[in-house]
Amino acid sequence: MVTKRTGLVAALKDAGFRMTPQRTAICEALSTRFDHPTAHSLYEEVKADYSSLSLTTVYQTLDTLLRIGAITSLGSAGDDTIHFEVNTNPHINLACLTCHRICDLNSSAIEALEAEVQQAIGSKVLSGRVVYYSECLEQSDPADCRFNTPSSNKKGHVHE
Amino acid sequence: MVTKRTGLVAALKDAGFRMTPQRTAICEALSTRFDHPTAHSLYEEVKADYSSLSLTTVYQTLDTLLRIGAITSLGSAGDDTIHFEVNTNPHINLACLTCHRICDLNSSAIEALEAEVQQAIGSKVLSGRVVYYSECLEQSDPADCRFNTPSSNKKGHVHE
DNA sequence: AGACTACTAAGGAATGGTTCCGGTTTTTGG
DNA sequence: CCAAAAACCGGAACCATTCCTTAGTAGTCT
Repeated sequence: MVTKRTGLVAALKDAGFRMTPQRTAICEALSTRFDHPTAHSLYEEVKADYSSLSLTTVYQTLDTLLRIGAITSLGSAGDDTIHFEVNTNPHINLACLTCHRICDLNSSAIEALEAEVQQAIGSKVLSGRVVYYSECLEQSDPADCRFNTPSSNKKGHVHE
Repeated sequence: MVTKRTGLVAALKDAGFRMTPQRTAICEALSTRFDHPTAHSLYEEVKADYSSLSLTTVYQTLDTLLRIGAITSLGSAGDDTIHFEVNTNPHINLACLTCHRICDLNSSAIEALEAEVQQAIGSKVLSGRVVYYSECLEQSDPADCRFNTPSSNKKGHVHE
């Protein structure tokens, strides 16, 4: 379902960036996760093995990866924090506004959509974001997130 | 090109919310703008005619409109502020990461895309966000924003 | 291998969009 | 017109993200 991932480390190297243990660890954490992590969740994960890690370093590495197009940003899932996408194959994202998780959804229409964008603006699309918001089952296991049973709204947030 | 807009004021009333001069003014500002305004830009615009207006009221009104589905949120356009969408007809948004403007793009593929989402999660899609990022001409008039001439990257921001 | 240089990490402070709080005013239904 | 509920307002608070400065390190060239 989810397509294979070419190495983020290799992408950084190819783009001429230096490799550091921190970057390597962040890239590896990214490439082994399929839950659209936030900067903070990556920080927590990598910090476990690399206690001196700075949150700033995580942000800076994510920024670098964004700029070379190795990852994309999905924005928030109702939690006002940025979720990142490592799967750069065109697909739809489904975000739950209650549990703040994001699932990938394969799409056959998305290719046509991107073709329209390419034609409209030329060949320089930097990144795209296709996210639909709903309410899922709020299962404890993200794998169970299937968006079948909506629940009621929480209190006021403009969200993002 | 851009489809007509049903009244936001009417939508609020129908949903059982009280009408105030502030809300009316904010709704009217929203419905006469096609540039995907931010909370702050709406605040500035409405404040001109309503000097006691509070930014909090703008946020609260936007939140209310979001919750009844009368508008949607597009997230940032590289400026770390939330842009709102008043055109609720399915379409693609093109955001320029340099000038931070967002243009609508009609799409024939988007219907199929939304159908896929509906089928995947049932009928309870709360909102969607289809945004592609690029660099436009940086024309002073938003109407000239046609995304034809990409320019080089600015310095580091993770953006949103 | 050694040294140089530009790039990178760290961490603490700053930023700024958005939200919260409480007190006051306004709208709406009866 | 009154009372209750809803909405407004200003300022303070929040917190994800960014900035700044110093120290450390990867890559390069000899």
